[in-house]
Amino acid sequence: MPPINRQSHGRKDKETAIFDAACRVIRKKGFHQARITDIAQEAGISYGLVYHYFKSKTQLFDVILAEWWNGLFAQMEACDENYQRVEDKLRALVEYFLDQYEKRPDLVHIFITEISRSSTNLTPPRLKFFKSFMDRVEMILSSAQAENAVRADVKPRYLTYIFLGAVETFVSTMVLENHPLRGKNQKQRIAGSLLTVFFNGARP
Amino acid sequence: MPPINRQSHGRKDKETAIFDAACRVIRKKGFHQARITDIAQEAGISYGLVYHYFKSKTQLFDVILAEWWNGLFAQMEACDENYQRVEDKLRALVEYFLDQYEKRPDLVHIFITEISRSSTNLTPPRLKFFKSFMDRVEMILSSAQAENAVRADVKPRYLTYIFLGAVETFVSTMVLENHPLRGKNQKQRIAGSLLTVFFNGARP
Amino acid sequence: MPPINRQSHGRKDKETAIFDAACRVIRKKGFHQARITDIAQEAGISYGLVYHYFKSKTQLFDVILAEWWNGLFAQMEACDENYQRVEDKLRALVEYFLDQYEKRPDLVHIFITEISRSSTNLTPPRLKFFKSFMDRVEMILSSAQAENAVRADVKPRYLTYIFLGAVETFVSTMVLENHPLRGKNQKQRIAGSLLTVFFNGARP
Amino acid sequence: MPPINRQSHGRKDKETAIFDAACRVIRKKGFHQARITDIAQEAGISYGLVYHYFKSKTQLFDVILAEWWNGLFAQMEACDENYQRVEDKLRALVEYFLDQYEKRPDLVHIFITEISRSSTNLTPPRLKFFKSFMDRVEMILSSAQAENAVRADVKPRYLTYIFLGAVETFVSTMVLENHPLRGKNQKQRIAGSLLTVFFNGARP
DNA sequence: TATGAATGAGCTTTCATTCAT
DNA sequence: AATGAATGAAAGCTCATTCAT
Repeated sequence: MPPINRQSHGRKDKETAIFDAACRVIRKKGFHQARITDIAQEAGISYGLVYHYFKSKTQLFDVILAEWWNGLFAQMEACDENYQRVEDKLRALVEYFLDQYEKRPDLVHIFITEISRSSTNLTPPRLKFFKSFMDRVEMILSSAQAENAVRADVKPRYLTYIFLGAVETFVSTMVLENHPLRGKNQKQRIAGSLLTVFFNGARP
Repeated sequence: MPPINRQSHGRKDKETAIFDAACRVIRKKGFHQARITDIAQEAGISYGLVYHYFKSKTQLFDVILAEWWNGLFAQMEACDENYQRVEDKLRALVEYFLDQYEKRPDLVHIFITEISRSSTNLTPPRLKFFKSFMDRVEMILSSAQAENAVRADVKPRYLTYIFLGAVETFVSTMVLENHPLRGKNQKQRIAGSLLTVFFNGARP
Repeated sequence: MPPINRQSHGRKDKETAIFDAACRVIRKKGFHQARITDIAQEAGISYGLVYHYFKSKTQLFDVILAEWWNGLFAQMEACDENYQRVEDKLRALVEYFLDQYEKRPDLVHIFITEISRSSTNLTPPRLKFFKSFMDRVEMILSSAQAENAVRADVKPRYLTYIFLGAVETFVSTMVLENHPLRGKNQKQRIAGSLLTVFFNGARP
Repeated sequence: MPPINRQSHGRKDKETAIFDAACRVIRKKGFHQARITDIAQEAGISYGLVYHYFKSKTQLFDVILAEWWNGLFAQMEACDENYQRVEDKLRALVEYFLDQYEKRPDLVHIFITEISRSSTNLTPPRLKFFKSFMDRVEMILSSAQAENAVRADVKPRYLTYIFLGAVETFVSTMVLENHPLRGKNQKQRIAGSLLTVFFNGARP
């Protein structure tokens, strides 16, 4: 049995270091302004090594995106299985965003700034992921309409926009202002406010 | 008396052509990826002429942003004067976004992608405009809370996020999907849906 | 009979204004760094007009140089006729440089920095003028050697270098330090020191 | 043990190649007219490599100047220590210039054309070096005046101008005419002539 | 004469990527 | 695995020169 805290210098270590460094740098500077040099420096390795683990800057970016989408879609699978009520499903989604923002703010930031709103980086394959995500949320809402759990006089697509827009703006504002999440309480308050307004409206 | 439909080749013509071309190109490629060559080609003029009218690429961008902010802040002034009820103020704001999207989709797109969500391009002076805009919306909502026109158990900042996030997502999705607005009806339906959900909630 | 102080806006006026402005600007920035725009601005005219009076930037420069060389060669003709003794001829030359520095410091500056030591600007035709000037000084000194007015154990070319080098450094240092000439006295003291050392040596 | 005549391709090789190439090109075209392309071509390397070793064109130029000033000031330190008599100090200085002209004509040329007489390139820090050099020569001459080794009826500043002017013109004329120095004899004859005239005068 | 809009070649600098070691 | 020297295609900006008015 290997020692638990051994220094492991296997392939994964460096690859992960580069991945994490890339997230930090791309978060800070944006994809196009992030230089391979910056990423290597942040990772504490030489820049030639980046090309040992990743084919190109673009591929490195795609790996980062895949990481995000995998997590998100996995979460959505879980939601569908674990929850019945639309409120719970959406609450789980909001909480996932807030959790991720707490644990991996760089990844969330990149999703928000480089994908969610950047037409620049949205190559068709990337756009596909994004639309697929929206479709899944729309499905939740249109099912909810069928069960009369959500008003039916507004297109489900519109409801999706409103809901995701609110989530995104919350997260992205925290991201842009470097607003830290202070513990579980604040997360619940934010999620609560958001869902309350979405379901019950801003009117008192 | 000069002929009515004469081709006027005054200074403004070319300057406007460059401005418009820049909007189109920046919309398509993003600010950093937009090359002066592209802009010149799009405007049908030579390379160097861009620098005859604009000091630098950055200044050209700032002029574009100023154009957007001037319009938006002017609109908000007008809102404050013309409308009393919070619903009307917010409806006017939504309609302004939709109107602008119809008339100058490039400008709206640039606002959404390069300002609203791009930390990369947000130099401090630019950030100031953005925060000032959010503050004004927050003011509307916090006044509404004081008059009991809007629920008081959610921070006005949060209400701002939810509202603007919904607006932005609507517009930006249209932008990303090149979704055309089909006439006044659709604009009203969208604005109506958005305000209904925001004020009354998604619940039936 | 035209009025004596009439405002004459003839060809010469503008041409001279451009010429003078060019001297000032080229003095300040050097030939290659001087822009046509700078010259036009300095002359108070539009830059297109420069091309009305001068074929190109290079030709304008050549006209300036011609002005200098014409004056200098005319002076040397006069020297040869008016003075017999080598001391007088050289004194006249030194005084001409100092006079010109007082009257047209820009022209002297340009001669020093752009011609006398700049291989960059020395196209073959320009170099010809410069060598011809050195040859004339050398002729003076070699004649003086023949008459035993100057030591013969040093090549006349070397004597030329020493003499002109001393003159140039005096003038160019004044030029570089913007050292003003204060009246006739100082000119005579400088000329005196220079000729004393040249003829009698630095030894007491 | 490595082979004695192996091709060493260490960092210094290319850096030196670029340095030398830059000297040649700047000598030929002047600093402002020297293009990075020229330098790279002359050095037989690619374009971008210049920027691998030097931060910018300006810094490359500054490194070249530093090389010159370091050598010159070191030589002047040595002079002060090794020689007492003013003749010997100045002779050593002249010989240093001639030596350098033989060994590194480009460097001497650059000093003469880009520094000694070019107000264009003289940024304040560069000017400081130049003035400091003149001050040191002036110090030598004013000490000599105190010891009655040099005439006191001429300002030491003027003596400095005359001496350095003569040296410069000698060197720069050789430089401008691509005059080669033919061995030790010629150097001594030149130095001898120069010092003889400077100390004893041109009169027989 | 006089203006300044218009052109485009040319320059410095950056940086993703390759490759010898 | 690891390094960083080497490459060269872009990109932003400048400016001499031309030309329509």
